[in-house]
Amino acid sequence: MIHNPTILDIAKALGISKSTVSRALAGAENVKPQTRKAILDMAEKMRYKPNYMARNLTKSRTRIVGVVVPEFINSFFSRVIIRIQNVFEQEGYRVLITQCNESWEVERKNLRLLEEAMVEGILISVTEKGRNSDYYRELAAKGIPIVFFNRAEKGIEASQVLIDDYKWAFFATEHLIGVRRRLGQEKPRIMHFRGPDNIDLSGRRYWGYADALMKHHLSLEDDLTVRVKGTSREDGFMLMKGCIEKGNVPDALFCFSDHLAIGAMLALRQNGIEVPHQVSVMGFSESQSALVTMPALSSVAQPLEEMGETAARLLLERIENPDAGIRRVILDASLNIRGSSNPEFL
Amino acid sequence: MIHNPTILDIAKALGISKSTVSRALAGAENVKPQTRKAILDMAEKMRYKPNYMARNLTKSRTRIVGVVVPEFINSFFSRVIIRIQNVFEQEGYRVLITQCNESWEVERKNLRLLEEAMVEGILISVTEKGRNSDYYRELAAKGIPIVFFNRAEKGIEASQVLIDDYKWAFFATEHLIGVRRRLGQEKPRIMHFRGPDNIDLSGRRYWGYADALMKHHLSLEDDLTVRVKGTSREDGFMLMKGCIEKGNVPDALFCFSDHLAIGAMLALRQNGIEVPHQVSVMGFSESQSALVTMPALSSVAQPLEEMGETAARLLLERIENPDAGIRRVILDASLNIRGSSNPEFL
DNA sequence: TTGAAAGCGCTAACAC
DNA sequence: GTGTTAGCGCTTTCAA
Repeated sequence: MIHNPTILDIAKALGISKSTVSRALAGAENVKPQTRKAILDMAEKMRYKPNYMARNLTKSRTRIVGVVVPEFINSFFSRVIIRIQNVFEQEGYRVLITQCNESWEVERKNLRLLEEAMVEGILISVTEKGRNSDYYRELAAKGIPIVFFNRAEKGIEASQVLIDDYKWAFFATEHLIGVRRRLGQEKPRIMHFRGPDNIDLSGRRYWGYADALMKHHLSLEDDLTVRVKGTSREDGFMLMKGCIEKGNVPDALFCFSDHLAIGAMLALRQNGIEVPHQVSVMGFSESQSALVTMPALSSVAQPLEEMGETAARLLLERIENPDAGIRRVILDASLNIRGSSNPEFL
Repeated sequence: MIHNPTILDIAKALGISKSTVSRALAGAENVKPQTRKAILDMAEKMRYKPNYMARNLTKSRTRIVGVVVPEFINSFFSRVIIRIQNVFEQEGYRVLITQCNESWEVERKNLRLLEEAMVEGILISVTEKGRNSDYYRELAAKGIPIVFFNRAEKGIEASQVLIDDYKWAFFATEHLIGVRRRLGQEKPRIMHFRGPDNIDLSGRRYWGYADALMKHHLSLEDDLTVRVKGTSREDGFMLMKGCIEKGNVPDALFCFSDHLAIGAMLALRQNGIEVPHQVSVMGFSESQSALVTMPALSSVAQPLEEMGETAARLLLERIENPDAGIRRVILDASLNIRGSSNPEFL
């Protein structure tokens, strides 16, 4: 590797001291305009690039923040991250992105990586609830500000940016009930594919579903709640296939995720069951594929950009002002009704 | 921020010199086992974490590599990146990920960012051909090894990991011709949605298409090649809609990307034209959505994991041995034939 | 307005 | 085996 020019090189070339060069480059006031100009010109000419390691070492700052997400195959986290990057780059920070492949062990490794890289703050969507609580707490105690987004861990001194999963699951379920009733089914059987137990959201979405049934005087039968292991299309397909084989076909299905819903739709179609005429289907989280399916998938859309923006700003605030308190922001989501739930939208 | 323990803290606590601590921590041989043990224990006890900035400053290495991709909303690059990360983390490197939102200006900014972060190597899939050639060349000249993957820039001293786009476009087109002939159409009209001119691959895929037509004695009519601006689903939809309105409906369609193909399929369906019976459709690049469409989309599948692995290894090799030459690796792809092109696969 | 000098945390000769 | 010392590139007192 060729030697990069340093402030000393500039200083020598100009016959001045490196302190002055440092000051000029840092934009300090107390440098004679001529000297400053000479320095800036020379820096340009030599293609000087500051050495961040050295700069950060003296300042004992890194201007790096870390992001930890469960995965980024799906566009969900990618889109949030894009916004996070935008905000931080604008503010002169670098963003270290890590993903865990849905494994909490890898999440732990990633956190360690970020800690060693001396990030000044961490944005995280937790992979599996409860697993790394101790680590989050340790980092927080060490003074590294943390912001949870999308999936938070309870009892940690950290900010949170979430949507109200309970509420939107409730609305989604109500929508399904409404559609089926308009089709003349007074007591529709609304099924729910409940998310994995190790994800916090699963419970909240389930309770939204359950309470909506209650409100509308529908009984919460056991065989209407199906617990999933994974959240992939294949999982959804297999589960629905199983239900069909058992003769357990509902009038509507509300899924923990879009992928589950898409898989379920495929299974229904493969068995000659028509969506939405026979079964209305809803997902959650608005994947890229929601518009591609036939019929298009109804889903709960989360404000991804806003989530990224908010999380980034919250972290920034805490980094620049350590006295800033933690905050909890609940963002609004929306119901995107399409053909998979409502025949009128076909 | 609380003061992190340094090797000096450990040394003082043990009443020895920091050099010895440094040696023990680095795993050097010439440290008395007892001393070593004491040091390691104390480090553990004090929760010592090495300061990478300082370490790298002295070694004038960073052990960071940078990745630059056009986008990561689609799973394509995300999957490649996952593998890249795996390889580098295993080797003790950190990976700085950046994405350009398909803008070459942002790509330039990202390259600058990586350069300033003093990455030891760069993995890049170029956003727009020709735009940042000068910068790639400058980085290469500076001694920063570069590996292009998926989309390369010509004339740069850098390794490349690609698939043979020409060949696979050729095969895809041949497949379409074969299917239509088996359906009794001796002279099928095979249409191509040609990718944007600012992407290198567009031309190569087009030539594969064109040569396949030639080989099978089909004429290359003007209205069979449609140039696209974007590569999104909407673009595909609008283009096909336009064709249909002009009465220009082909017997088969080969698209530059899966998204274009999916959009085109939607337009066909909306106009009551059946896929694949009336029109066979093929995409390229195997998006996540290919299996969700109805019928499932035939496509050229690229070996994403292998691409990531190979690119990472190539870069690693050049980082650890600056004398290692540049290499050009062509990976194999495959044709995934599904219902959108061949009625037998419905 | 500028320079000299110390120091950020660590590594690596070079001594002993 | 271990300690001493210099230095990586930069910022920041403190003097001048």
